[in-house]
Amino acid sequence: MSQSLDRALTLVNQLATGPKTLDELSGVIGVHKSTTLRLLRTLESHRFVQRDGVHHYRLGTALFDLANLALEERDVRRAAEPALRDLNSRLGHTVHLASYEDGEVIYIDKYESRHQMRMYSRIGRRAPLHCTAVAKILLADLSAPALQKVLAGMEFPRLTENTILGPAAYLAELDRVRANGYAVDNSEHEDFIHCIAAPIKGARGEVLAAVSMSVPKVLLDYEGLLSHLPDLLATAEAASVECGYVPR
Amino acid sequence: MSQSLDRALTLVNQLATGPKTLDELSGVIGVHKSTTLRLLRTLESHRFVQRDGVHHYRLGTALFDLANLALEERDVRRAAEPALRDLNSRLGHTVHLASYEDGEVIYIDKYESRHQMRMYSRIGRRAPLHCTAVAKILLADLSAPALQKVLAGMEFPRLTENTILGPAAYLAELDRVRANGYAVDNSEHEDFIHCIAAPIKGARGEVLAAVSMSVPKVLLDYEGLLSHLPDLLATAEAASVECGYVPR
DNA sequence: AATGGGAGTTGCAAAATATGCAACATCTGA
DNA sequence: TCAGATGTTGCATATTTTGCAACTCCCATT
Repeated sequence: MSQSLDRALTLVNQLATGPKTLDELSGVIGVHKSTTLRLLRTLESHRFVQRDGVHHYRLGTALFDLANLALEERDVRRAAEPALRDLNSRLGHTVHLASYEDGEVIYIDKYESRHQMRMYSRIGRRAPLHCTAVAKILLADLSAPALQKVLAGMEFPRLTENTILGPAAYLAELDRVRANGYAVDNSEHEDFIHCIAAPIKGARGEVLAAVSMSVPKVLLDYEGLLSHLPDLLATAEAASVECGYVPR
Repeated sequence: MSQSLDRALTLVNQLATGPKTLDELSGVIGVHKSTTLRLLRTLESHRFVQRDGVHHYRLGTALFDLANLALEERDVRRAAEPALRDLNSRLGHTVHLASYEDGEVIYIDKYESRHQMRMYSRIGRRAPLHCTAVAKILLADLSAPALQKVLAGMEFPRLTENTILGPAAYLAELDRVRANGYAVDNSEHEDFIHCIAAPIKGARGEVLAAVSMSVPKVLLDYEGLLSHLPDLLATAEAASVECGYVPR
C-alpha cells in the first residue's frame, strides 16, 4: 500500500537477523543504494536503526522503548482473549482468567461452558486461595516473604474431602505446581467439578495471570481432564507470547 | 528525508502512548485520514501495529520479536562500549568489562588508564574469583546451587592483608554486594590498587557482565574511590539500557 | 606519495507513488 | 428507519521518491 514504508519495514526486519551493510540491504529490497540510504536515515532519525561504526547498520534502541511501552499498555485480559476464546470454543468448557492483586486472586475474565452445567463464578469475584487451581498458579510465583504474608492470613475451610487443609500441605502443593508448570483442583472446591490451570507470563518471565479450565466430573473424569493439559499449556503459552513472553 | 516513512514512524511512536483512533492519528501527523489508513495498513501487514477491535489501533507483536532479536544479536561488549569509553576518558582510570562463563570470570574488554601506572591484566584472561570486584558482582547473581558449585572449587590464597580468606566471609561479602548493588576490591588483590564494580543488566534484569574501575591508591584513597560510585553506577546503567534493560 | 577501489553522499530530472477529495460503505444508537 | 460518525475506495493530481551519475572520503596497496 505504501511502497517506501513497506521497503523500510522490510529493512528493519532484515536487520533483525544481524548488522548489514548498505549494499546488502539495497539488495534485499531491490533498489538503488541511495534510496536505501535515505530510508535508513529516516529510520535512524527515529532511532529504529543505528549505525554500527562504519559499513554496518543495526536495529536501534527505539525498539526496546516501544516494546516496553507496548507491554505496559497492553493488558493481559485483552492480549489473552484470542487464545482463551479459541480454547473455549474448541473444547466447550468453562475458561477462567484470574490475576493476583494485593493478597487476593480475582477472576478477570470468563468464557462460558457450552454445556448445560455452568459454574458459579463471576468476573471481579475473589477466588478462594486454598482450593482453586488459578490461585495455586498465582501464589506459586510469589516471593517467599510475600507468600508468607498471604499464608498468614489464609484460612483452610474443608469444602470437599480433597480440600487441602493447612499451610504445610499447601506449600508442598505449590512446590508441585512450580515443578510441573501447571496446577490442578482435584475437586477440592466443589465435589462435582475439577479444574486445571496454567500461568500466563510476561516479557521477563513473571506470571501475569492464570488461565484455568473447569469441567464437571460427569463430563470428564480426572484422567480425561489431565489429557487436556498440553492444550491448556499451549493456550497459556500463546497468550504469554501476546504479552511479550519469549518461549525458551 | 522520506516523508511517508517519517509519518509512519511518528504514528508508531504515538501509538506507544496507548491505543488511538484513526482520526486521532491523522491529527498527529496532519494528513487526510485516508492517507493515515494506508500507512496503518502497511504497518499492520508487517505486524508493527494491530487493530484493537474497531476504532483503535495499537502496537503490534513485531515490536516484541524485533526487540528480542535485537537483544540476541547485540553483544555486551559492543553495546557497552560507548558508556565505558566515556567513563574511561572522563576519569582516566582503567576500566574493565568482565563476564561469567562456566565457573570462570573473564575479562572481555579493557580501557587503559591514562596515568603512568597501568594494571597487569589482559582481555581473555581469568580474573581471580575471591579478590576482584567484577567476580563478586558476577557470582552474586548466580543461583544458589550454581554458586555452591563454584564455591566448592574456589581457593582463597592470601594476596594482601585484606584478602577474603574463606567461603563464609565470601558469602557474607556477596550478600553485601547484592544489598548495595555494587562491589569493591579494597586492596584485596594487590596492595597498591583498589577497585569498584557494578553490574550490567539485560532485558530481564539478569546480570550480563560487570564493569569495574581500578585505581592505584597513590592516586586516590579509598574514600575518593567510593566517591566515584554514582558515576560508575550511571555508566553501568547506561550500558544496561543499551543491552535492553529497563530501569526501575 | 600516488593510485585504485569500495563505500557513502548529493543534486537533479523523470516518473512512479502518495495524497486529498468526494462518494460510498458500514456501524451505532435513537 | 434514520442520522451521524467512522471507515474505505477510485481517481486525478502533483508531490515525493527514485535512479542516475558525479563526487567525496577513506583505506589499502604499490
